[in-house]
Amino acid sequence: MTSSSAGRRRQAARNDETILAAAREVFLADPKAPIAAVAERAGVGISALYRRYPGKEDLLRTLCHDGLRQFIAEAEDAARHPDDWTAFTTFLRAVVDADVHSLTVHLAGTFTPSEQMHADAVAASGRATALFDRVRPHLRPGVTAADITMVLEMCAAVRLPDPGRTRQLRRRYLAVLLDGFQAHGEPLGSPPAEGELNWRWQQR
Amino acid sequence: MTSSSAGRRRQAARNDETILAAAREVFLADPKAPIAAVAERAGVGISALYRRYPGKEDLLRTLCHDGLRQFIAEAEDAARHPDDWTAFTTFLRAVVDADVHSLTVHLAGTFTPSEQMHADAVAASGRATALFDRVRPHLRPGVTAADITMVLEMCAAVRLPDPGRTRQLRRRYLAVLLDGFQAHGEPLGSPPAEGELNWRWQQR
DNA sequence: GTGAAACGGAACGAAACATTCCGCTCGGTT
DNA sequence: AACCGAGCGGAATGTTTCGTTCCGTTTCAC
Repeated sequence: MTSSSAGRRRQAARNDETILAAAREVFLADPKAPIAAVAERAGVGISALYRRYPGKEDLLRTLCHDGLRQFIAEAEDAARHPDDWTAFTTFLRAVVDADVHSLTVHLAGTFTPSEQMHADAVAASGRATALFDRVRPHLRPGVTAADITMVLEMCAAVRLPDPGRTRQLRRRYLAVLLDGFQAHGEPLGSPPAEGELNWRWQQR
Repeated sequence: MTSSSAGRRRQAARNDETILAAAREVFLADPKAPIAAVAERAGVGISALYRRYPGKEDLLRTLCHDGLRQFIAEAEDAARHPDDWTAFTTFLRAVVDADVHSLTVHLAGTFTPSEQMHADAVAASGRATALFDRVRPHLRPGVTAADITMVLEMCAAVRLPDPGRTRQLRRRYLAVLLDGFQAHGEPLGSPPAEGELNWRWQQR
C-alpha cells in the first residue's frame, strides 16, 4: 500500500470528513432531512454513506456525540484561561460559533443514546458548571448554571442562510444576553430547574 | 333555525375554535405534523377538518395569517399606552406569551402566501417599528428595530413541555435581553439588515 | 317524517424514504 | 500484466407516512 495522493484510500479517508461535514450542515438545517440529502450535499453516492454507517441512526448518533465531545473540549480549553470572565465568554463564543448546541440538542431524540453519550453529557454539564461558578460573582442574583443551556438554545435560534453572518449575529445577541445577566434590573423569576432541561433527551 | 345549546350548528361553531386551537398546538410543536394529528388533538374526525379547509395548506395559511393579525392587534393595543417603555414591553410580552412569532415565522414557507398576508406583514412591521422608535432613546447605541425580530425569535426558542412554565421562562429571558439592550457595554456589531430577515418567507 | 348538514373513520393513492443490490472503476498487489 | 476487491454511484425495492376522498351514520332543522 503506497500512499499516492489521489489513491483510493486517500480519497476514502477524505470522504470520511466530507460526509460528516455534509451531515452536519444538512441535519442542522433540518433534523428530519433524508439521508439522500446528505449524500448529495457531500457530492457522493448513497453507498459511500452506508459503507461507513450501518444506518441513519448511527450517523445521527455519531454527529451528536462528536458535538458533545467538542463541547467538553471547548470547555476544557477555555478553562485554562486564568481570567474567569474571559474563560467563560471564550467558552460560550466557541460553542456558539461552532453551533455545537444545535448538534447536541436538536438531534437528541432522533436516535437511542449510548451509555457513553450519557456519561459525556454529565461530564459536559460539569465542565460548563465549573466555568459558570467562576463568573457567578459577576452576575446578577438569581442566575444559575441552567441559564447557560437556555442562552445557548437562544443563540442557536439565530439562523440565517449565510453561515458567516449567522455567526456575527449570534455573537451580537450573546453579548446582549451577557450584558443583561450582569445588569442589575428587576429580580428575575425562577430559573430552569435541573429536570426541566433534560426532556429533550427522551425518545420521540 | 333555533339556537339550542347542544344543537348541531352550535357544536359545529364550537369545533371551529377547537380545531384552530388544536392546529396551533400541534403545528407549533412540529410544523411538519400530519393533519391527522390535528384532528386527534381536537378530538374530531378528519372530515371535520376537510369540511372547513380545502387542504392542509389552507389551514396553515389561516393559522399563520391569524398570528399576523394578532401581532398587529397586540401592537395597536400596546401603542395606546402613554408610557413609551411600558407600551414597548407590554407589546413584547404579549407577543411572546401568545407565541405569535412561532405562528408567523416557523410556519412561513409551508404554504404559498396570499397577497393580503404580505400586506399585513408590512403593516405588522410598521406597527412594531413605531413602538420601537418610542423607546429608541432608552436603548444603547447600535440597536435597531430589526433586533425586535430576533428577540422574538430567541424567546420562541425557549420551549418546554409545560406551556405555563415555558411562558415564565420566556419572560425571564425577555427581561434579560431587554436589560442587555439598555446596558452600556461594548459596542455591538452590525445589526440585521432589512433583507436578511425576510428569507423565511420564501417558499421551501 | 324527511332531507341534508356534520361527522367519524376506513380506504385509497401518491410521495417520501431507509435500505439493499448490482455493476463498474481502479488502486494496490503479486 | 493480470487480477482482486475496496470503494462507490445510483437504480430498485419494500415500507411507512400522509393528504385526500368516500361512504355510512347520526342528529338537527323544518
